[in-house]
Amino acid sequence: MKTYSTNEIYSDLYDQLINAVIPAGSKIKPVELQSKYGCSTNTIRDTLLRLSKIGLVTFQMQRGFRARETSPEKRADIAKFRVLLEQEGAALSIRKAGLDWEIRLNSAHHKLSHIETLMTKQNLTDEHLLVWSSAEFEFHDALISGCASDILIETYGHIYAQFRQQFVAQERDFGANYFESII
Amino acid sequence: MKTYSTNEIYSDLYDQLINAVIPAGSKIKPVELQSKYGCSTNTIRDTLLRLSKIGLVTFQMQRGFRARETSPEKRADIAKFRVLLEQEGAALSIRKAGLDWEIRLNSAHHKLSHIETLMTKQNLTDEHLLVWSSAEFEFHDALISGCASDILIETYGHIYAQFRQQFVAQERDFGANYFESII
DNA sequence: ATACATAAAAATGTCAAAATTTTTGGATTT
DNA sequence: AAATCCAAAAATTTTGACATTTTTATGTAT
Repeated sequence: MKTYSTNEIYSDLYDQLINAVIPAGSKIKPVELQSKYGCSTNTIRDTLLRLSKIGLVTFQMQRGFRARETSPEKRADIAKFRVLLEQEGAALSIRKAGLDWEIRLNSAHHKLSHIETLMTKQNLTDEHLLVWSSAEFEFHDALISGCASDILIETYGHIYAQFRQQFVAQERDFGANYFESII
Repeated sequence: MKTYSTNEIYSDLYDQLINAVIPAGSKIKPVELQSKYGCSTNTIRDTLLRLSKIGLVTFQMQRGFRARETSPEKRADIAKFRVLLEQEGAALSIRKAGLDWEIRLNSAHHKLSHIETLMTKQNLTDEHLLVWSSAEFEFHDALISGCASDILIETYGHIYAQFRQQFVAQERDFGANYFESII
């Protein structure tokens, strides 16, 4: 049986939250994870507190942990907020970054743009969403990478994780309504 | 000797971080706080992990906790980021909120504006900064309160706390340079 | 002196058990 | 039937001891 280091527990839970293996809104009980990871409940608690920093997990004193809730309103909210941060990151990058950044961005944008064009013209498949998801990350990562604002990059990382969590939880709905919903 | 509940430990540490009683950048050792709060080091650890969610405390595996670092660059960064969130919160509030919000905002703005006018015309004192700080919070709280974006309000809370932490750490410098620095 | 290795000390992380709090489910009352 | 109360069960939090890792201090060789 596989043994987990604490960092592996963190990564594993991170992935499960991002991919809705642990569904949004569901309760997370340290006791139930203990046996899987072969550690004490305290180590799980510790890890969940660290995940709550990102916002993937919510925590209430004496009430334990939950995967962050989702709803159409919350998804629209986080999508808009994400766009806000991207716009600012992009604006700052344009002002502050150099040629390297421009080239990297241009290439990433071209790739993403191409995929999105396909997606609006064809019915969506899981394959599309996977390719798109990866390209989108590359693009947005490139976009804000030159902004020279640590706090923006840090916050964007949290928001992106939450966005993914809520997006994957409602993949179909998202695929169909995303492009209209964020305008 | 006073005994502390866990929530009191949290609040007390929060206040100490906000007011630079624990200076920005300094190491925070659970063992040293244990005796003051009369609890185990693990409870302190737990509390510090929760404070790291807000960003008042940074945490690195095997390296423990620190009060978040500050520097002129970081202060400029966080100040700008805070303004970004405020602007968005205000724009959303204008679009979404009603008369109640407008009245509340107007009153808070009038108060703050008056104090700021005084501050640009007189030498700064601690008294000024205290009054201003409180009025500023009321104003910005009112400003974004109608934005109907939970994630923006949540994030703003974290950023405001960090801003205060870094501001108080460099109160004099801040008082003298703030109005130019954020433009 | 500087750099490096090593040992001692300090700090951090993990655990399992005990204490506390919340939740659950059934019985009783309105 | 709905609400209230109570006791049992489950979940969460706290603790203190122990294990691991990092930091500091010391001594040795270049």
